[in-house]
Amino acid sequence: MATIYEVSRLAGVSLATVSRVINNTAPVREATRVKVEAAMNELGYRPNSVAQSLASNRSNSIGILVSELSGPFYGELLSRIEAEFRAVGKHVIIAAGHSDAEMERESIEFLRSRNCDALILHVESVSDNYLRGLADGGCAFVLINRYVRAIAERCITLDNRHGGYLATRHMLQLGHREIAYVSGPMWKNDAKERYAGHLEALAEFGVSENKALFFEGDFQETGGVRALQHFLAADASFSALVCANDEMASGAITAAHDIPLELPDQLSVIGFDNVNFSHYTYPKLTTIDYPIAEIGQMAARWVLKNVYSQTTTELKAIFEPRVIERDSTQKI
Amino acid sequence: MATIYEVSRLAGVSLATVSRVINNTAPVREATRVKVEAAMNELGYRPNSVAQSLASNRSNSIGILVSELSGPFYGELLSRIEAEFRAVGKHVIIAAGHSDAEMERESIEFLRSRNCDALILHVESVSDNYLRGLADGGCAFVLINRYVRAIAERCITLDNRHGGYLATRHMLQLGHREIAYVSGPMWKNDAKERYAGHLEALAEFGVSENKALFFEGDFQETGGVRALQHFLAADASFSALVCANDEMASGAITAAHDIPLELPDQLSVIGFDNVNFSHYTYPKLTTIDYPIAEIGQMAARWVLKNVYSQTTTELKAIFEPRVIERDSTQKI
DNA sequence: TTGTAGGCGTTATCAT
DNA sequence: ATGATAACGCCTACAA
Repeated sequence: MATIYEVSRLAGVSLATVSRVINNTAPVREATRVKVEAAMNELGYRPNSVAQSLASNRSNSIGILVSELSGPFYGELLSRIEAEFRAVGKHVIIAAGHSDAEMERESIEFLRSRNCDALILHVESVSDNYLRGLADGGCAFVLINRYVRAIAERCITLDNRHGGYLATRHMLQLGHREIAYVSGPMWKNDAKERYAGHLEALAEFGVSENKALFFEGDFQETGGVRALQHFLAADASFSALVCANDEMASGAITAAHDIPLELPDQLSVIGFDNVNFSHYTYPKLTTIDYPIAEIGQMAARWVLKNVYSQTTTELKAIFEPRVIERDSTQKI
Repeated sequence: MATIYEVSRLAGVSLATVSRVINNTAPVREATRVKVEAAMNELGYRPNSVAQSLASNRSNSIGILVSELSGPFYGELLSRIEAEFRAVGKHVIIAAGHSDAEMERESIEFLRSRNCDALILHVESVSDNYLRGLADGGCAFVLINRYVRAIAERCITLDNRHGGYLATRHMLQLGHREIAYVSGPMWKNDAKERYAGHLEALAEFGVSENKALFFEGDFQETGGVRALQHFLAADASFSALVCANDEMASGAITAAHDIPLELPDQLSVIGFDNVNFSHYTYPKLTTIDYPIAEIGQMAARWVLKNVYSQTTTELKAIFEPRVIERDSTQKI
């Protein structure tokens, strides 16, 4: 690889001048600029970004930490973030935290040691305190899908509680009163909030909570299967099933087919997230839209604005979920 | 951030010694090692990886280029690759090529300028020649899901042709003779090969090719929908539908439900890839397994061996597909 | 076993 | 507008 020095020699200028035309960080006479550019082309010169980073203390790379790299949810998130940064010549370095506090912490250290200019974090196990400490330590990061009051200005979230409310209200408005609920792991914040929204809707319609109609799943497909089996085995009476995410809803639908149970005639099912396989189910899944791509875009813009001082469209911190009505729910 | 220099001063040794304990690249007396480590801890020292890269000409980062970041297929691939490298302290820089030659080329340049030690490429638009040139230019890379004879030793592939053969043979063995085929874009190599396998199976069973039962889709869900509608509108007679990937199979199944068509009684459907939503469909999709995670792992090991000189398990260049029989196919 | 000193390829601060 | 020249933080012969 040619270096800036060789370019400068070929162009007959100093290497400082070459640097100037690369970054146009200072005026350069048109004639010299042309000479330099010609030299760069001739040598096929590409600036060494590592050296640039060392000298400028900027790496032009952004670290992304998500729980998993697979799965429809994170795929869309990453996709949007990458596109957004790529458009401005920046790179993403990606790591997975696997919902484990130790791995999350270690991943963050990992990304920091790579001199990332900023981090976009989707973490669920690390403590609020840790995050506050990170912020105090001068680490530039933005938090996705989690709200921590002390660093509210760095949080981009979905109103999970309202989403949970909408899902259950949707069932209630269809006339259902016996509504079973399949939650995610209750130690996860979004699971807790979605459930709170569920209770809120029930209260609003004067339906009292029935512990027998609650099941704590794992946000996985199998959790949905087990949930349905559990309710059936317990001989619970319910006409609607609210699932805290689409994976579990899919599992429940699969299990229902195996009973068999006619959907949505004998049971209405609603999911949460609107991941892209949600319309592969049969019947097509009614769900709550989680605008994950937009949230990813917003996180990227937060970084562009706060770290790279670029002017962008206005930032938005809270996104609103909404019902996507398809075929898996029906009036009773 | 503390530098190696500060550590050396605090420990009362030269900075070369500190470097040695960091990389243990030369013997260091136990006593000094302890002193240095104590100093590092006290200062919370973390080596600056950018400076390390510049000095050592190693970035400890691997560039990954895939067509898309979203979608079940690439998610699993990335997930496995990241895990494999992460375990040995290396990180991945990820870019998307969007099946476009220009973007693929640019992405490769992008990753190279980041001084990646190696690239793992899943490209479909860039020419064989370009890749050969890249290899000649001394770029360390391994190619996934594509075979280029001139650089065969860098290719890790699935036997797509055999997979196509297995899918259609499965239908033939179930007694089907009128088999419609939904292909991917024929300019893509895997689509072409899967189709070749299809023809091979037909020939083996003495079934002649029927152009009316061929439809070129786009590897997307909508392609499957359009395919089924196309065949039906053309009044084609067929009892089985072979789709070149699971997305299109899902689309076809959805469309079949809308007709409605009883599955698998009135129509058997098989997909290809065995992506993780393939059992969300109803009936659960019979498909061809594409061991994408294993392929990702193998690519990572290729890099570990050929670039980082690590000893790993033996490398494997060609993976074999196999039929995953679920509920969407049935004897006629 | 340890220290010295010269690079790695840029950026950035001075002069000129 | 352009050119020297010091950083940037670390690695690595080469010496000691």
